Amino acid sequence: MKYKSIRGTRDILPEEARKRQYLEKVAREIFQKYGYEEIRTPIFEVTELFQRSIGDDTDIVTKEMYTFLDKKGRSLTLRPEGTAGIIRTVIENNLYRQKRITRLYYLGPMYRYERPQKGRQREFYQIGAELIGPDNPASDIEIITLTLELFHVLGLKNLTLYLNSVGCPRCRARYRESLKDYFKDKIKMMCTDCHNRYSLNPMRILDCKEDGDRVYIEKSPKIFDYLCQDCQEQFEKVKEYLHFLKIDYTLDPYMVRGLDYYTKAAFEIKYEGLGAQDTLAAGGRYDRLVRDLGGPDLPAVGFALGVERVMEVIDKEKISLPSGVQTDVYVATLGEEALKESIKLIRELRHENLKVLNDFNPTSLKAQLRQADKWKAKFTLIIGEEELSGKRATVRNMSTGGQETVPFSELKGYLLRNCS
RNA sequence: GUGGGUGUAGCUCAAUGGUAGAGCACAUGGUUGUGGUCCAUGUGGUUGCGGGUUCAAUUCCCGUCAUCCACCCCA
Repeated sequence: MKYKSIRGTRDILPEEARKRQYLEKVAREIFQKYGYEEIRTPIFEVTELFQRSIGDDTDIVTKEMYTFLDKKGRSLTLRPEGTAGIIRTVIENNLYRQKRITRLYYLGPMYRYERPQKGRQREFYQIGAELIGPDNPASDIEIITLTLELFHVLGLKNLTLYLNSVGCPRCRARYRESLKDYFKDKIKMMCTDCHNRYSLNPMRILDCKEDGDRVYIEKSPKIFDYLCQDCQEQFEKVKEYLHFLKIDYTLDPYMVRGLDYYTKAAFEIKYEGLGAQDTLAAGGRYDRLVRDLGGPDLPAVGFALGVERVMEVIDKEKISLPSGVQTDVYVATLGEEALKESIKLIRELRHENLKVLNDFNPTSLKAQLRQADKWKAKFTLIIGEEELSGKRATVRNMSTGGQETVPFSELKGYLLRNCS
């Protein structure tokens, strides 16, 4: 085969597209209910936007971006996530001035140059939302409950909500120092990856999965003890509200965000048994991003979910989605004249919003009925010489097998009555 | 970026150092014009691509591409 879809990209074939449409429909309904409006931003932006927001030292920026020069030599990048572009447009279009609170949602493809594996493609779809303006922990709760409701409506079970606070740059700096201090004499016993993490980003050590290293990590300082008063209070409130709403969560002091803009409360929703990439959705607060990108000093919270991963769970849990669509009428013809008559009939029936299908090179009636069956037709019209001369059609009810003869002039009414 | 597994018909998969087979799907017939079941017959593959070893490679070796799993990282 000469041409193939490129590495890490996939075609979404009709069957999957149908399932995705359903997921999107559910998401849109929930967003609508919460007052979030859709926003669509370009797939590519200037590279600097992502460097500034996600962070120059993050893996995403240093090795995972699709970056290219355009014909004028400007450095552009395919978006690796959705938040940066949205904050850019919120600032650029002064959206935050129109209402006290800006609630936006988005869905679309994201691009990261990573090694593909289960639940991880180079082109992948995210659905996400941003809540810009409030800093009250109740707004964190809105994002978390919205995410949970989405999964609940889809019928997903066995999900776990993980919660952590990543603090603000101030408490993070203090925490980082204490970690360096703690690991100073232990790092030589740990894996080589951790050696690098130690000098680059000590908080990443907490994410290490080496059993030998876990021993040290478990006794390491916890970020909870290093949060500044502001971050501390915010985190306590979030936990209090979750408790108040009887939403179960697991504290995960080792949860580390891969995007630098996150502050304070951060959360992840995981599904056990998906493999290594088991985070279905993640999000958190990013109070400094709007200002860092040149906007006003506005706090914000948001989340994003990975569409492919959610689809994976829907399949795994055998969640039945609305079944494939039926066809109202299949038109089977015998002979050139009948085919000609059928194109007129089909047109008329489609004007009545009936779903009508046919074969353009009809062969035997048997083959056509087989097609009708494949398309799950409710009725098949049979038009041959007999019918043609009498200006009527044989109408076969595909579920009962019963047949009636109906004049062409009455077909519309007959089918409309029986197809509803 | 690193390590390992896999790549054969549209799909799911067999097989063999002597140029490939099943099930499903598709087509035709059994029924002059009647589907979903059944029976019969048939179409369909340069065995991912390139190179090497060999009289002979789909099989062994190397490379490459893709995919899967894990690391890394993340949604």
